[in-house]
Amino acid sequence: MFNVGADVIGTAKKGAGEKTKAAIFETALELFRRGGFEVTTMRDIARSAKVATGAAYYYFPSKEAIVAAYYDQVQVLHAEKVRLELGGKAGLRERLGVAMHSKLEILKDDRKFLGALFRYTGDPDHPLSVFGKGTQAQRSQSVAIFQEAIAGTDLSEALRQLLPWVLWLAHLGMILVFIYDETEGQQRTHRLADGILDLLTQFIVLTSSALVRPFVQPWQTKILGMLREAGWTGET
Amino acid sequence: MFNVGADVIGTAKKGAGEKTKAAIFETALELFRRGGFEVTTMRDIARSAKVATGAAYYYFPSKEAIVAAYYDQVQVLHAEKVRLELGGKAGLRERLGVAMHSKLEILKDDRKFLGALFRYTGDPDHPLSVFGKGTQAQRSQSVAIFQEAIAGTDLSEALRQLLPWVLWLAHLGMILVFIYDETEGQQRTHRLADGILDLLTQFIVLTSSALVRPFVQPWQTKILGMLREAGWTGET
DNA sequence: CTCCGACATTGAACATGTTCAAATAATAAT
DNA sequence: ATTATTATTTGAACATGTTCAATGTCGGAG
Repeated sequence: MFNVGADVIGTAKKGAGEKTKAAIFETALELFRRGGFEVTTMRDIARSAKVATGAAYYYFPSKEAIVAAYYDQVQVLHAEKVRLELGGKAGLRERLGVAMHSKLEILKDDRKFLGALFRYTGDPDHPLSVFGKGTQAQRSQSVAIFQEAIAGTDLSEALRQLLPWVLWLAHLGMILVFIYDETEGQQRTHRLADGILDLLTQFIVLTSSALVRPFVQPWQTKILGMLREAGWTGET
Repeated sequence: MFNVGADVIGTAKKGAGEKTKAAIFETALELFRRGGFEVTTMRDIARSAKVATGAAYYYFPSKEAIVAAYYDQVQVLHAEKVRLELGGKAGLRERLGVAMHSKLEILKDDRKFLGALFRYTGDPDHPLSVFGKGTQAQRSQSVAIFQEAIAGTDLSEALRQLLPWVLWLAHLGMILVFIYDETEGQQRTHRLADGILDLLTQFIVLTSSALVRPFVQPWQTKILGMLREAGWTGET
C-alpha cells in the first residue's frame, strides 16, 4: 500500500535513464562543439544519440538546459582545478589569477556554444536567466569558488563578504569577452583578466595601507554599500 | 531598355509601405508593452495590424529587429533629451547624471520587452548582437551621446577618447539592472547610477589634482591601456 | 505467475519564427 | 492604351523548439 520508506536504489527499468541521459548529453555537446549551438537541432541530437526527439525533453527541459547542465559540470571541474592549483599559492593576486585563468582553460574549446548561457540574460523570470532566481544555486556555487580563492588572505570583513560576488560578476564579463575574442588561444582575454586583477588587488592593498587608507577607505565603503543596496550580495 | 539613371522618387505603389511599416511597428510595440516580448506572436502583431504575417517580415528581418528599431528611435529621443537638458549644466557629474537618468526615463515603460535587446549578446556573429559588428552604427551613435555629455568639461585627451565608451558600457549594465529592478519607479537603479557616477567623477577629478595625481595616474593609464588593447575603443 | 505502478520511450502533433513563390497594384516606359 | 518594372502583399509551406497521449518495460507486491 504505502511505499514503506526504503529509498529506492534501483528503480524501475533500472538506471537505464542514466545512460540515456548521458548519451544525449554527450552527443549534444559534441554536436554543439562541431557546429555551434544554433545550427544543432534537437532532432539532430536525438538522432545522433539514437533516441526519439521526445527523449531529449524527458531529460532536459530545453535545448539551453543542456548547455546549463554542461555549465554545472564546468563548475565542478573549476572547483577541483582551483583547489588543486591553489596549493602553495598564498598571495591574493596569484590566487585570483588561478581562479580566473583556470576557468577560461576549462572553457577553451567550447566558445562556440557558450553564448547560449547568456540567451536569457534580459529575461528576469526565465529559469535559465544568468541573474535570475532560477539559477541562484549555480550562482552560489560559483561564488563559493571565488570565496575559496580569497580564503586565507588578509581582508576586511566587508571585502571578504563582497569580493567573491564582485569576482563572479567580473568573471561573467570575462567569459563574454572570451567568446568574442578571436586572438590565438584567447590571449587577449587572458591579458585583460590579468590587468583587471592587477588593478583590483592593488586597490585592495591600498585600502589596507595605513598611509593612504584615509583617502581610499571612503571609496571602498561606498562601493560596498552600493553593491549591498543593489541586493547583489546574493541570497536574500 | 536601360533604367535611364533617374533615381526614382515616388516608386511603385507610392509610399504605401511607409504606412504599413509604421502600423506594424506601432502595433508590435503596443503588444510588447502589454504582454511582453515572448508572449507576443508575429501572427498576433500581423493580425492586429491587419496585414498578412509575411508583411511583417517584408519590413523587419526578425521579431527582435522590431525591438532594435524601437531602440534606434530611443537613441534619437535620448540625443534630443540630452541636448535639451544639458543646457546650462557645466559640471561633469551633473552632465553625466543627465545622460544616464534621461535614458532610463525614456525606457521606463518598456522594461517588459527591453530584454530582447540582449538576446544575442552571447552570439558574436548575430546581426543584432549588442557587441557585434552588425550593431556598430547604433553603438557609435550611442557613444556619441555620451561624448556630447562630456563635451566642454576639462579632461585629458585619453579620457575624452575613452570615457564615452566606458559610459556606454556602464549604461548598458544599467539597463540590465533596470530590467531586473522591481522597486517603485526603479529608484534602485537610479540610485545605483548616481553612486557609480559619483565614484567615476571623483576618480577623474583625482587624476587631475596635482597632489594625488602621481599616485593615481598610473592606474588611469593602465585602465585606458587595457580598454584600448581590448579593441574596445570602437571603430577599428 | 500475474499484475501494478513507476520509469522510460516513442513519434506525432503543436506553436511559432521565418521563407518564399505567387498575386496584386501602382508607376514608368513605349 | 499597353506593357514592363518595381514595390507591396498574401498565405501557405517550412524548420525547429516543445508538448503530449500512448506505449513499452522492468521490478516487485500479491
